Amino acid sequence: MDDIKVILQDKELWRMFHEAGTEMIVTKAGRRLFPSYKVKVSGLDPKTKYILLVDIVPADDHRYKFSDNKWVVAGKAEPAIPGRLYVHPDSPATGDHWTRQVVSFQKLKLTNNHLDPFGHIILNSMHKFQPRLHIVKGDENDGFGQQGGAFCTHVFPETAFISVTSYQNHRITQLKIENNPFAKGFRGGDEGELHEPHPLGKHLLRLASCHGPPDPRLPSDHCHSHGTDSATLQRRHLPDELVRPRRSTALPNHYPRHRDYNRARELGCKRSYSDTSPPCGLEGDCHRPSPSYESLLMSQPYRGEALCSPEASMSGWSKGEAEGSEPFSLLAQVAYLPYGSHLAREAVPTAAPAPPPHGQAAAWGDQPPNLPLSSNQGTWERSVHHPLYHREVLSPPRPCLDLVPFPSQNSPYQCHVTLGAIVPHWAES
DNA sequence: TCTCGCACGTG
DNA sequence: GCACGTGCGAG
Repeated sequence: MDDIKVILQDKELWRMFHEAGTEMIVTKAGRRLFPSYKVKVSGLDPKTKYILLVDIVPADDHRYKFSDNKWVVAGKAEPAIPGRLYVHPDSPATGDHWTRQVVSFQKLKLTNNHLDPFGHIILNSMHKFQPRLHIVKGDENDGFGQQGGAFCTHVFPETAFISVTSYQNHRITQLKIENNPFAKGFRGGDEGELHEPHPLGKHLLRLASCHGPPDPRLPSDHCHSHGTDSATLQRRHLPDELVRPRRSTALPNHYPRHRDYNRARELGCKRSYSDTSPPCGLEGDCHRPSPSYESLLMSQPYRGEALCSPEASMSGWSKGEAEGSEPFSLLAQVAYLPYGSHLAREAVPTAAPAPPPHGQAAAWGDQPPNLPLSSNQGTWERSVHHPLYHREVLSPPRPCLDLVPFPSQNSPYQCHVTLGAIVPHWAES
């Protein structure tokens, strides 16, 4: 696992959002991340099979509010919700498969519905979170049990975000509209066209010049602003601050819809909850609900399906094997390893720190000094081998309230951990 | 703060 | 043609 390298795609875009303070909408029906979480992976063994999955863990134990155009702590975090994993739909697949193209988690969705039946990742609004990528390696038999099961975790601090039900910072709204193709309808006209100011135009212009540092009391989340031409970013943003007025609502909807069409769609009711047919396959859209923590532990129906893609069943990843506890206990561990909890105590940096950046990039939850700026190439390793089936694996996850927040100065961007290294922490808690 | 229906985009 | 991803704004 030591040779595995992961590069975040659209890093510049992520950085732009990060500098403004990334917000992600959470809805009852589930909302995608934007920017999407996409990575380029290298260093995998071409023939070995891997599972790639993402989880999103609390970044700290605060609740936030947006006040005076900045995020400030507004109290203690709500009790953490049982975490869910988003297993990449291609999983399991060979190293060759994963490294051949960019791996996209764009179908991952966030919800604030604690009873979400769709397998989306459940988050509390107005809390700060950190997505993490986990790469789980199969053994020589493509199993993910005691013999195999090594995994590594990759964290890109610039992907941290605060969950919201509606955008708080207008700068974020603008960045979303400017960059998300699905929001094109809210963009201004052609380049050079004289735009009417947006009703919020003045406000936006004002914000554009003051979306500076947030409350310095915010915990660091290690923004790494490594040598980006921030002047270029500024030039890109400012002309776009003027946009057209909101599109007219007087225009008839060009597609007649049932009154409740959008409502049903927004709630994701295309498939009824009672529909137990596999979500993967027939629709061609292989979104697979992530197994909930409960299902992982309690052998609920997700078992055997979540990890068992058509490819799996045809290639020796038999369902029986998947139904064994190996992958699930493993994934349960991965899912509930709070960001920084094991890193802070066990990770050993092996990459030379680079000097910190200065200037505006030090805005929202910035990287503290002494962190490597070239990001995910830095590797911290810990090779502590423990039996996979440690009793603590089946213990309930500890509440995330007591997790270690963003790791402090010596924390890694990327951590390679072998299975079991995290188990003692469960025992400790 | 959050939900809902909507217009208007993409794929 | 149509499913579905967006932000908006009323409530």
